[in-house]
Amino acid sequence: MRSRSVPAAVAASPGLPVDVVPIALSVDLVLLTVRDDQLCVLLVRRGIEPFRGRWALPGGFVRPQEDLAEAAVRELAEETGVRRRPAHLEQLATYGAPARDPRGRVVTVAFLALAPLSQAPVAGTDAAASRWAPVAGAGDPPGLAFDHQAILGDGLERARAKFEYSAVATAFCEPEFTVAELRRIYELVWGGRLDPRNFHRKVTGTAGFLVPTGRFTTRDGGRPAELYRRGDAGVLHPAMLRPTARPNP
Amino acid sequence: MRSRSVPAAVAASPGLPVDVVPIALSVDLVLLTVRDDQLCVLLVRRGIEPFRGRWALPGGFVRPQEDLAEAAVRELAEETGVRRRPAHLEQLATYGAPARDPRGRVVTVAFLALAPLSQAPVAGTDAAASRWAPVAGAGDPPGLAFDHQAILGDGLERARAKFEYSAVATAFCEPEFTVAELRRIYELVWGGRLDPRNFHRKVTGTAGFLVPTGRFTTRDGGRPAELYRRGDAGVLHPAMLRPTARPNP
DNA sequence: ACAATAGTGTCTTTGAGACACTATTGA
DNA sequence: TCAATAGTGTCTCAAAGACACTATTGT
Repeated sequence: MRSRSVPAAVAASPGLPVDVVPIALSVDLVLLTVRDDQLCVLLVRRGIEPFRGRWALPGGFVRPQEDLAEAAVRELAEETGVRRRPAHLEQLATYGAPARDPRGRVVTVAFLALAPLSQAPVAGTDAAASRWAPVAGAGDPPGLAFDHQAILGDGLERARAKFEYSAVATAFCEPEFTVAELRRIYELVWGGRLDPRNFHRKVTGTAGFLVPTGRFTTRDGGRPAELYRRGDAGVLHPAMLRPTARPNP
Repeated sequence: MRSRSVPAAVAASPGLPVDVVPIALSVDLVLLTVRDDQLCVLLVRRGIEPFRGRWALPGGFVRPQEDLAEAAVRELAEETGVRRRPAHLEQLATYGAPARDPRGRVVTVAFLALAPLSQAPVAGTDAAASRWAPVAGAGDPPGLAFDHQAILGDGLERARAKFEYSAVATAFCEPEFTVAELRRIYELVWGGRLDPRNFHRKVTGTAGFLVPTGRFTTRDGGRPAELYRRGDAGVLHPAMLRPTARPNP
């Protein structure tokens, strides 16, 4: 490594090599929920330049003594009033194209979060500053700020893929839910319809996915449906393969 | 956000809020290859504190105008003489625990890379500074520097998972290879044995995985085996499920 | 009675795994 | 001839998808 003309004061820490150039690090969240029978993403309106007035993913800068996931949860609370930790939170990817922020070098660690609407009311700051946007059409026509459109796309693809082999879909559900409600969530995330009968058999036959409560509800109309809770399965056996991922015709 | 007692000179860029504290950002690589019938990871010996003399993953700090993957490839060339871009390179995850580096706040973006041994000779710097270590036992007993042991574990798990539904296994192979050579790679990464006959049927029957050349080799002994090239399939249909991931007995 | 939804049974097809069998080389 | 590996065929079982059928509610 050759030496670089950077003031020594810029070094992040005395122990590090002097030619290390610190970089601003942020976190951004793709927080998804189901609302009005639509898959929605939480967006905030930018109040400052750049991209002032445009919609963006919630996020902000990491503090010196804070872990990355911790920063994500804090920013969520600060910007949108969502105080509770989302039912599911995982690191998505890190975006570091040199010109992704016109202000300078900002690298962002994106997180994917899933929560039922009841846990993410969006009531903290003023209502105009944050909203749930249906993912179909989120950010059109001007598009989201920075590279957030791409981050949202990656988050959606991650969610679709994870639905196949994990039980994260239940993160969208209230504590007790019916099979039909879970199926609707799969349909919204994957797009298209799933056969209610085969879905029921698969989901109740997969070990650790659902725990029956013995109680029933008629809130969906028709014959009473049993209520279930999330099981403890991390991965699903067998997996729930999405019909769109079929090989040939 | 409350204001913090940080000199303004520390801010990464004039356009950013003054209370943004820049962080040192590095990249680290989990570069895997197959050597002497073993799955190996590339390690470098640290020449400076902290962890001086300990083995670590190759990596280094990101430069101001450089993309993350670009930094990973550059560090690989600088530290180990591996000049060619690995056959497969993907972002793994970002590690940012506040105390992961005793020198100060250093967040690292880890990459997973796969390459055939012929493309990664490890000849750049002196031989004592970098080596191929079998992943079984890499870093024992003192363990790898920093949190690199955990990063290596995550990288291996990612590789194992990706072998199921993608064709990345061919990234370990020379341009032309036999089904038996590919099978051996699956066995090394997953551990355990795979039935040669069923493996052959699966792998040749999966669209886009392998392209037959029409030429044959006897380098593995026995009846001549056909040589194949990588196909263009991104994802595999059907997937190659690992036997260890079985549900019950 | 009827519409609506829950849940079960049954058939077909696909693919995984076990393993017998044939094919083609070198020693 | 024999050992070794390549490659095919066949059987069984598990699971997906299609869809008929029964069950239980509200209106």
